[in-house]
Amino acid sequence: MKLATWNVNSIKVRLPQLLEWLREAAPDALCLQELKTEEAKYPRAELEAAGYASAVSGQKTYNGVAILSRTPPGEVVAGIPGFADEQKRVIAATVRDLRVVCVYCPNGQAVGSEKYAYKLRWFAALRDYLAAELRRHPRLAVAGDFNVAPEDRDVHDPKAWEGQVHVSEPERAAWRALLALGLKDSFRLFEQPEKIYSWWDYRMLGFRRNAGLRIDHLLLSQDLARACTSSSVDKAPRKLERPSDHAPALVELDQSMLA
DNA sequence: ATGGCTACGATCCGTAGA
Repeated sequence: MKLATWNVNSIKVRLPQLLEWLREAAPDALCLQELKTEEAKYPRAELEAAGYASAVSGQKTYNGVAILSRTPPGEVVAGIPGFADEQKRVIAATVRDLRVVCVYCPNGQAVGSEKYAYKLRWFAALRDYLAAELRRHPRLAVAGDFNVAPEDRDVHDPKAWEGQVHVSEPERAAWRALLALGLKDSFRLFEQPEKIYSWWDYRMLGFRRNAGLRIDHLLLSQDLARACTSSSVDKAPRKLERPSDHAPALVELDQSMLA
């Protein structure tokens, strides 16, 4: 089983690339972030024609998340229960026998800003939510754009980024609090090449210079981590004309090890 | 050089992203 996540930065603009990537990569389920559209304008029919059902939580202009699945997603829950938030950043669904939580974590803008405080509050609420989800669902995957580069090796230029938003110690502590629940960063289950990132700035030839951050992640519960056979980033869509600034990340789970 | 791109929704610039 193949599970993936991709911040598409506008599903309207990226739909042709998304359809092409679904054809090529053929994931069983895909978490999307930054749809930047309301549900009424979500391209549900086109994705159904491509073989994918959708659970969607959208809004105009900003945010918006979806879970695509070859099988109809069940028990759909939008948002973090008990955490009032206008911003559509979270959707959860049951895909086959997996619980999948799709997240678009806040950017945080700048350390010390109001948005940064919101980011940390939001992560605390996410941690509590995932703790409860883990108790209900031993087979839990949390996939999305976390807007945190967990370690310096996830940063192209740690010196330049030191203390900045996405790498600051409180943000990394919020990330580690998720791991402390028993979730594993699937990417680090395996030996990986150096300088693998999932986001590159549109400016300054960021992609060409590989000046990136690894901020898109797939977290797996112990049960799923045991069945995980690979975790990677697919840079190919970032090379296309008019790309998203994020690349898809994906894991493969061995069905027989899940049984 | 603290900018530089891209998307959006409103125009013909401001907000936001990371």
